[in-house]
Amino acid sequence: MPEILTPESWHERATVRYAKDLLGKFLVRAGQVPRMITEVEAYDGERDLACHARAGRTRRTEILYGPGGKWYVYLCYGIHEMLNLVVGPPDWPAAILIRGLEGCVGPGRVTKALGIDRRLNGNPAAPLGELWIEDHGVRVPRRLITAGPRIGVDFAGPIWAEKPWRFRFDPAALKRRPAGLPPGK
DNA sequence: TACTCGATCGGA
DNA sequence: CCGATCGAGTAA
Repeated sequence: MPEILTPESWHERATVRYAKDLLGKFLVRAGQVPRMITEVEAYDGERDLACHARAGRTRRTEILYGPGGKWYVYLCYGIHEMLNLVVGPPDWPAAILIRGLEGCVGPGRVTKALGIDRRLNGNPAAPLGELWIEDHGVRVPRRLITAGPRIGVDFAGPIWAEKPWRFRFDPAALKRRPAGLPPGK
């Protein structure tokens, strides 16, 4: 059976790639040390019932319909600030939730650790701003990346709740010598 | 305007 | 397992 490529599946591939590409990058809060991103989740399109864009364009989701490269920060459960990076082209709502940094796991903990709240919503992820992303040359081997269902989205129904769009890796594994390679001196 | 419920976390 | 805590989305 041939695989049918639709506009939706094309966007989906791009969004998933953006999510994986964030692993190993560094999140930099102005005035703080860079922190390596170790866990993310992808949210893609209005059809993704776990994505906030499931309700279409609203005041809150408008940012998701803009061009990628901006922060989407919202309050969850009335307590926790969630940090997302908007990705992709205009008019296709998609974002990557930053769920974990090296030594800091949990989306609510990430924002608390960096002192991030909704005041950053809509800001560009630009250097010398409040918050941006740096590539420090860390390469995360595909075999170290674990994919699994997203957390806390059972309300979206089985089709979308079971999508393996949560990606993470163990930063300690980067420092270990990959198995199968000859030992160094 | 009333009501429901969440992309979570820490404590019992 | 449960409560905290508040704003977005929906219905009225």
